[in-house]
Amino acid sequence: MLDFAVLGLLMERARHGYELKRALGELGFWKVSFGSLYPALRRLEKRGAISAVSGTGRRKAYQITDEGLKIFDTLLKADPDASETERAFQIRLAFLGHLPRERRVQVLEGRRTKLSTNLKSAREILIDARSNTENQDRYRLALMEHAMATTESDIAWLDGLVAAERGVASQN
Amino acid sequence: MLDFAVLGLLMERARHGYELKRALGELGFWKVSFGSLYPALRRLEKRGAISAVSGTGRRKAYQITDEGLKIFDTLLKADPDASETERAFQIRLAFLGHLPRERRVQVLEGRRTKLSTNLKSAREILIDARSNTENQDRYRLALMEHAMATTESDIAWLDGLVAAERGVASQN
DNA sequence: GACGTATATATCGAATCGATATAGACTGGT
DNA sequence: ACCAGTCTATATCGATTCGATATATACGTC
Repeated sequence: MLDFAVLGLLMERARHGYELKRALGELGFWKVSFGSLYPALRRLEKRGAISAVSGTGRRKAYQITDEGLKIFDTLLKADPDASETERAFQIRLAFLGHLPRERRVQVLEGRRTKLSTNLKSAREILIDARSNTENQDRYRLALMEHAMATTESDIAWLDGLVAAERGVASQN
Repeated sequence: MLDFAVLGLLMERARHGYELKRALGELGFWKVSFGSLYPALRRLEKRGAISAVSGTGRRKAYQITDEGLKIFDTLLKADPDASETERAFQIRLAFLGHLPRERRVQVLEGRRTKLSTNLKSAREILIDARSNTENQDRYRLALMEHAMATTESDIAWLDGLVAAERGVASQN
């Protein structure tokens, strides 16, 4: 998924490693390490998805190639499987604008469904935990409750995004 | 940190691997993989922190040893360094009840401070992104905004936990 | 022009993931 | 009684990612 993210960022313009790391961090959910990023760049270069265009000083800027564009497109269009991670979803979301509206809504609703399912089982687990004398630890319960509240808020946020897509019929 | 979590769960009672995986997942934040868990169990066994007590059928239940108790205690009391992960904090929180109230409040407030700092820089980045013609992508901005909102809600939650600690003077 | 700080690339070992293999235990249907 | 299917459970593999550290360049400032 890091490869997907890197390609997505390079779609806009050429960037060097450090800049990619910063950009990913600024999206707010992934402080990727150098130990992940630089190997990823070499991986992508070896696959012919990106190519180095030397920058000032020590910098090595990379630009996406035609092959890279093809790979990005494939990853973008692949429909997210059920086991997709929180992080994978967020990366997908960061580049969702590249998909047509109809597909965007599909992705958002797929995620919504998954979170709803998670929430339902979390509720059951919580009820169980509360009625279980052994699991009465205050902080454990607080963690579970907070995780649920966060999921609920995520769902509401997704609903907002879907509503925005449906409301703005003139776009795309 | 997985070692810490495993030891913490084994503090209550002996458990086998599958059960530990389930219990960690039910806390709501970590669906640990078998590829992490089983090696971790062997790691801990080799260190003498846990010992196998055979269960029914294929099960291998583990119990915490005296050495394990010592290790858990050390990890529990170590003050969380600034670079501590979201996940590491949550594990710490799950076992926070083992610390005296004064220390619990310290841990919560330390986390609060860190989140506040994150939030401040996120705000700056967002302002920057909005005034940057290049970064106008709707979904990117939505991601950043949602991440901020989630952090704000996390802070409020921490405040609630601290208030609960301070309010209940009779406990511990 | 020396000094400290921010920028930038690189690499190592260890932890973790995701997928897969294997097999025992329980359940329901015939 | 037996077989099929599903759930439980342990184990292992290769690839990814992390966290720490090393090193070098650019830049401001005194």
